[in-house]
Amino acid sequence: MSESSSFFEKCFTVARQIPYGRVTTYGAIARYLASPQSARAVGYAMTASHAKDVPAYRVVNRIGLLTGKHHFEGINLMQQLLENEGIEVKNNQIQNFEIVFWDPSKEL
DNA sequence: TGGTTGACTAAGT
DNA sequence: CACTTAGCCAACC
Repeated sequence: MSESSSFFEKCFTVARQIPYGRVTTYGAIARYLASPQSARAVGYAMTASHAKDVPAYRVVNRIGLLTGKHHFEGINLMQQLLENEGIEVKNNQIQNFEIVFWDPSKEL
């Protein structure tokens, strides 16, 4: 098909739709891809997204925790990028997560 | 083909 | 309230 050759590409495409100053979760992306149980696969896809133009730092786990921060160059890079967009992060935890949360299933 | 891994999530203890 | 267990899925070896 023309849209994507793998599950990864679909994850990348959705991640690129995340608006500035917003974040989403692995589960939300998985659900948007009609595979709500594939959250782990989404996270796995994010691992391979570092070489792509994908704002993976806008993707966190369901409680707004920066579980993937260790995959960035600096242990604080992920948080720095989020704060740069006006998102408040405290102890790897996104503050006001419910407010900055962006659900592709509802918004897209 | 089959087993292991992982940036997940929900439920149980 | 923090840790553990179990389920599910896609990529990798």
